[in-house]
Amino acid sequence: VTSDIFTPDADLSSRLRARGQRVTSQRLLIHAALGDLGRHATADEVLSAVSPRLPSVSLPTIYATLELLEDLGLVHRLETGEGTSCYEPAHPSGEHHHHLICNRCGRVSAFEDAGLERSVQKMARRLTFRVEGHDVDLRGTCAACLADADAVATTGA
Amino acid sequence: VTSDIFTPDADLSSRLRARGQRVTSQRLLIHAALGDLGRHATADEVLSAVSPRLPSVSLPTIYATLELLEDLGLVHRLETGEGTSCYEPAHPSGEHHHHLICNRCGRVSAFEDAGLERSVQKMARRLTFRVEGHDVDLRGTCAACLADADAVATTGA
DNA sequence: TTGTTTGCAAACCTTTTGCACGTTA
DNA sequence: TAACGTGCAAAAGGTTTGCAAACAA
Repeated sequence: VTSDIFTPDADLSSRLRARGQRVTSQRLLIHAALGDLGRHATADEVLSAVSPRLPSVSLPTIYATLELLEDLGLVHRLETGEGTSCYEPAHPSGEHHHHLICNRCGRVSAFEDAGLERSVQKMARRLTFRVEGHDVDLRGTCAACLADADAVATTGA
Repeated sequence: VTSDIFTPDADLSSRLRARGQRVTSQRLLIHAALGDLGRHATADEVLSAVSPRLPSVSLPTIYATLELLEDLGLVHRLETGEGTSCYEPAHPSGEHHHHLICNRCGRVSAFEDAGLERSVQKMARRLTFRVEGHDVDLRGTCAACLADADAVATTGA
């Protein structure tokens, strides 16, 4: 092992070169922007984040680049259920988390659970299907929306 | 308990009447078609299944009815990840299964696992989030596509 | 230089909406 | 009959494609 420090841009550049693909400012900026945003950004939000530094960047480039980054394993794509996709940085180690999706406000938050991971892996071994990834999405009502609902119920609105 | 036999159409009619909504041939046929299809049909596939019996039925009606059936708890909607939704009959008891989604051919199959259910429920209790449902989707390569890949590798194509 | 990548505009495709007609109760 | 549901056509929204200009190697 040469290094165990995670250096995203160096990683992206070298992965691109390894595949004979070009290192462009769009690709570097989009990758960096997704890291800065933290989590769960739509293509349009990524565009807004990149635009200040590179005003000419276009939505087709955002999509193409996010797809490329997904192929490279640097980005994970999540369907939120309203016809839109969200993207988030993926950890190269494969560690990951799952999602709480609020049915009312649509906001996505994350959780991790080792017990759940074990259950998934145990069950994957029994299938005639090569499991390459898994999503566990819990849908319901988030704390903020529960509070709103309580407030409405209390005031009788 | 008056009956523990599951009679889908009677159930649909009475649920509609209970909500003051009308019982139409479209609603009955769409509900029945989804049951006949078995599992995981797109709105367009439902249209094709219903058309022979009711040629004038339209896609907007399919969508409106599937949404209604989902509200009634008779249908479950699944995002397959390509911008399309699939619909399947839901069991009134709340029992359910999860999905194997093939990254190559896009086909969806189902599995159940009690251990996984227990892990999900155990973890849901620790969250400040009211969990109303959950999806567990395993993504990877199905047996048929694995066989294809092997064949290609063997013949060197 | 040469082939890849980008930006623009337009196309795509699933899903939703508006409105007049037909149907249910 | 009075309101609800349907069919049609068109719109909406996110995503993808075609192509000429710009760019990395």
